[in-house]
Amino acid sequence: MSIKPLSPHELRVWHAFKLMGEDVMARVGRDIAAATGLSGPDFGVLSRLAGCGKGEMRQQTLAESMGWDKSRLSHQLTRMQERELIERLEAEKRVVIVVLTRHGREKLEAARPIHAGSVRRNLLSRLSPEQIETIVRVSNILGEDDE
Amino acid sequence: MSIKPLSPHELRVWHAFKLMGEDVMARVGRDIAAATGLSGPDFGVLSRLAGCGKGEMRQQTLAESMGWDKSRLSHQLTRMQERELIERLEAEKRVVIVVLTRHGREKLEAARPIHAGSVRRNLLSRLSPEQIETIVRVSNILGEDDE
DNA sequence: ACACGGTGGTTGTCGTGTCAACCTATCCCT
DNA sequence: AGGGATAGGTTGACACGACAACCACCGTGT
Repeated sequence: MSIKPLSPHELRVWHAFKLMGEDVMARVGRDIAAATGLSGPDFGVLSRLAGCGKGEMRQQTLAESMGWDKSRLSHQLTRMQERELIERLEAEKRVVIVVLTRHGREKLEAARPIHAGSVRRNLLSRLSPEQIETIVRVSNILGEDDE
Repeated sequence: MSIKPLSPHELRVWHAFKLMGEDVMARVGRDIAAATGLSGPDFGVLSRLAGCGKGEMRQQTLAESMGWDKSRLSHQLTRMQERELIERLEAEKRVVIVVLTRHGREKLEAARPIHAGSVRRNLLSRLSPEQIETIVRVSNILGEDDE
């Protein structure tokens, strides 16, 4: 049962789709890194932590809320811990609480306006409201599990 | 001169945008890898090579045509060379020709239908023609250099 | 002749991500 | 009580990508 190869038009769509994500992400990431030394993932973790009241969260909850693999998060946290952006507290056995350090919070606050500016410049301000609307809808569709 | 933080709606758009690219790419990549052992980048390079008639191309041309950094391509080719997917021929001094090997071509042919199926399943068939149209247009807009 | 700049590639280093293996603790079943 | 299964985390190995340094070779200009 042979599958038809992608048509030229389908190929164009595929390449467009690939590019779209990649270079916007790269630009925003570079902006943040250049201004603060934080990487995209660093910023993501810090934001999520700060967004949750006291700036502390169970590691697993954190992983789920970012859609990350536990291993990925563990590696990332180890690196962030070395740079003193976060701390790990072992609450009970098998329960690790991730805590935003003072230094981490400062870095985050410094990065926030850069991030906001970059996202607007590289994404939001370039698109019409209808296009943005479509993006959100499409993202929801594509995020669903396999049918 | 303070910059306003991203509004909740802007944040939702940003997260949607981030997710969209990442997980479609991941799914297609996993499909190809599971079926053929090729990674996404591997497949990209092989396709590009095969798409150019005799399956050989100057390294620099290849880099440009994929929008890659020369260093990135060099690393990638070294890895692919070890797995005998491609060869490097030194034509003249300072000119390296990348050649698709027999084995590389076979792998590519095996991967093509998988790729086509996966792209359709994870992207094309889930969206309406208008949504696809918007994606392409948005990608062109976002791909432009800074204003 | 000689310095200089640009071009084409390679290399090393580091941060990142995925995958599989592993280690404990807990829960559940008989 | 014993024995899986499963949950929460860590670890190691490896692919990937960005960046900067480097090398070798060509031009040019003076």
